[in-house]
Amino acid sequence: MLVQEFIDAANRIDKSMSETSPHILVVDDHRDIRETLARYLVKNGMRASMADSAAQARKMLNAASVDLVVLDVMMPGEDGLSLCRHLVESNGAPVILLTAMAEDTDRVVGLEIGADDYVTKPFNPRELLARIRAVLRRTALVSKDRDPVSSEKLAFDDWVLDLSRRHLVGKDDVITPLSTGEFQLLVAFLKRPKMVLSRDQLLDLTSGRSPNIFDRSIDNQVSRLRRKIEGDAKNPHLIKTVWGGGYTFTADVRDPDL
Amino acid sequence: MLVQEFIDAANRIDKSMSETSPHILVVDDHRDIRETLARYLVKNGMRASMADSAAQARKMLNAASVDLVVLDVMMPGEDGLSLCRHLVESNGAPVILLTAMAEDTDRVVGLEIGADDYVTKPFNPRELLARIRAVLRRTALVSKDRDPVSSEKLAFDDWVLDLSRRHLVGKDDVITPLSTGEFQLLVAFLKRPKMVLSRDQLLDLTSGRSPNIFDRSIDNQVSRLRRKIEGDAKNPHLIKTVWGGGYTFTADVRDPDL
DNA sequence: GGGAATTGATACATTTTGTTACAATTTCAA
DNA sequence: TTGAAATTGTAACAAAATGTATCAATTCCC
Repeated sequence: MLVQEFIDAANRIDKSMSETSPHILVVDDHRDIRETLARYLVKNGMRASMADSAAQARKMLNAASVDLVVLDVMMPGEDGLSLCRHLVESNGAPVILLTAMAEDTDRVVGLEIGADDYVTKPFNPRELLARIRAVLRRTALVSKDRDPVSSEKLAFDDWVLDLSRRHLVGKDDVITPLSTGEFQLLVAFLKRPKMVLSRDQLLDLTSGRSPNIFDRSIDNQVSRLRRKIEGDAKNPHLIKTVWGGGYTFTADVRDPDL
Repeated sequence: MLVQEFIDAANRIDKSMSETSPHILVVDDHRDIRETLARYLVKNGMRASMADSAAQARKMLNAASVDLVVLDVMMPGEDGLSLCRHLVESNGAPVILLTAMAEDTDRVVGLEIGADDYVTKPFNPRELLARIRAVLRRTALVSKDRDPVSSEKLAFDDWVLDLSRRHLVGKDDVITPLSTGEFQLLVAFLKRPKMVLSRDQLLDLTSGRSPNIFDRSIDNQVSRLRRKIEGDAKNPHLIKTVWGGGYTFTADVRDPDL
């Protein structure tokens, strides 16, 4: 099922990619999409596998290590969303969802709980490739199987978040402690920078509980987190509010060693 | 095969288009569609070439540089889809597909793999033109192979809109914050400059909600946005009102890095 | 268990957006 | 040209959503 094509190094666009090329699993019930996409990914320096159903995808995920899953949500049988959910909850591979075309992208994100990114159909493969690379880059920052000293930190703005010690290091190495909730919220943001995250999504990502009606706990946590990381909490520039939509983390997230 | 018509500059609607006008290849086996469309494109400031089959299209793509392909998927002989796939995979010109109407949507969506956009027949030439412009604009921005999420900025007049940080940067790097609604409205305009956008369209693009009768919310948002970006809000030169039609963003939208 | 820290709920201030009203502008028919 | 109808600009207000202080419940440490 693995696409049997290899390309010479000269074809590799992104040489910074990890030594062994990333392994992408494409899950879609349309053969056209599956195969074209897989070919395109291979041509651009990745390994690609395919599955035509969520069930088959599960088998393949158990059998081989997969770095990222591109998943069509609209599939017959087991819902793509439940597979996505499972992956997210089990800290499995990151997921990019393919969703049906919709006008207002901001709203769509709110529905797709937990996915790392999403692309609407019809999509431009170039754009999907760029997003795959972006997600791989981001998840590489937080994955554990790297140099343990450097890998457990994320940098943004003038801050470095120490993931193992669960605190922030500021400009002059001043340490700002974070509560559990603040830490989880910040991680949720740093893993999905520049995406609009709804309150429900954030609640799910931080505590996993389902929202009460008129649940304002996320607003409170955002307020508390802002007080710690924003220079001027009244005019936040890191965590921006999207009226009617949720919140967005606006800064670039980098590896502090680079 | 190049359409031998030239129109005087006064006819050119979009003078901001790149120095050399974009070269569109129309691929359709129906002569009337081909020629009508090509004429229409030329009349609107583009260069147009025609091909009546996928095979002929391939030849022309090799012979001349083509900026965008408008492709009928339903053609005898070599499938239009395989040509589309080839173009996409080889990082060739962007593609807009012409698809038959009443196809069941799943199939249609399935077919769209890789195309940058699609238009269903029978189509409105104006709409197709607008989509051509939109795709050209998008690919011009995306082609620089940067993280599409993090690097998106749009410049116009004396402003730079930072799409990820959701604010405006003015002349001396002064930051002007935007409310969510103002931001979404401005994005809607900047992605479709020099097009007349109706209030309904703008409402849909900004909030996705459907209009009430006598809905004036867009007028108000326009008024608020003008106050922030227009030097003299009484005599707007960026967002012009089209009486009975809606609004138009009149300035050139550029990539600030160029 | 006891004290401190954390967190969700609540209440109220503030901000943003939609609605309404009315003045100003544009169009069009006489 | 003129006046009425239609449309637009926007101030003023109302409604909805958000920010956050406060407090009680809960959790977390010893």
